[in-house]
Amino acid sequence: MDNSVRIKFDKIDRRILEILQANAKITNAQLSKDIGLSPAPTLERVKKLEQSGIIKSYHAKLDPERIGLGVSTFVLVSLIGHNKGNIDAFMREINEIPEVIECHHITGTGDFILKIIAKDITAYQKLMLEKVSEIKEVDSMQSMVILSTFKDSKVLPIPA
Amino acid sequence: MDNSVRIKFDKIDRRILEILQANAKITNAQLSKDIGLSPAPTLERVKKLEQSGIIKSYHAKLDPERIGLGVSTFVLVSLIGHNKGNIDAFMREINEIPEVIECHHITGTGDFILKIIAKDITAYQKLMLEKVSEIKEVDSMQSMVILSTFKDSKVLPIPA
DNA sequence: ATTTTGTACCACATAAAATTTTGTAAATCC
DNA sequence: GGATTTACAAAATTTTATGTGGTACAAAAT
Repeated sequence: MDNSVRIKFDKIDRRILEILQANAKITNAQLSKDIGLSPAPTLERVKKLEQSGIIKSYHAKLDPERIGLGVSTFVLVSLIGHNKGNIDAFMREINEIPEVIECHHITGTGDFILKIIAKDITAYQKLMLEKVSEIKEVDSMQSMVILSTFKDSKVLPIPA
Repeated sequence: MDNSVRIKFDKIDRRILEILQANAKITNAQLSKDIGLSPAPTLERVKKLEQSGIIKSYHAKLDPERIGLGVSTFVLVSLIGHNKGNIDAFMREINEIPEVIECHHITGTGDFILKIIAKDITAYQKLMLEKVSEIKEVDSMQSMVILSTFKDSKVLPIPA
């Protein structure tokens, strides 16, 4: 059974979503041309997609290097216990650390995978020692430093 | 020595970057109020940040579930060879697969880590069997399925 | 010390864009 | 088949972005 809120969207909506994922700053006039509608109904569709929660938010993508963020990593984290209380406590702590930009609960090797970004290796080490590994629910950690990023697409493939 | 293009940005620019990362759709009028300048110089600063490449692009963030993408994974990939030719070939193949939304070259366990998104487990399996593992440079793969995502911040912490 | 130059800003004017309104045709539902 | 809803276009209105002077200030040059 499908319990989620299903909002129907047609081919035109799919086009809109593809375009806005790739370029959120397109004007409504240009968007309407691209999808072959007039501005008013185009805007209506966009608003509907926003209100329904299909479009969650809009973000500027920065160049990490240019703002002085030279080190990005993935970290596999195992927790000591796997009960809800522990996991919740861990999440609360993680939420307080702005350098941790992603946190996912996963199957497989570890319990969680984090994406962390820092100024340099020194700052990264300091962050890990003083913040992340200080979280008492954390058992072990394994860092994977990103040497280079080949693909970082902000466009999700929308199933037909 | 620091070879990268350093564009200096002050406290106000940092504020702008923080705000635009969190909410790209803010009007210039509101942004100017938030940072305490008039609209004209605010817009100038934003344009400068865009032209300098600090701001790379703007994207709509969608709700994966709502567009029918129920399965997200991280995949550790080891390549057969580690020479440049092999890596380039791998990259080219990866770029052709829209479901692979991230690809990073990493130290540690594997050679690469991918972030993949698919409709469901069936579609994911099909994708892995028919596309990813068909890439001849791929040796081994290890999938980590995301059970839930606790944090997915689009706001990078800008060092002082 | 004084000029010059450049930068950062504000206030206002104009252009462009978003948004609302109104009316109409097509699709959907009793 | 008639009523209701939905999707759309066209035009009017409001909001926003952008361009233009002009001023103050700081740094560099004379």
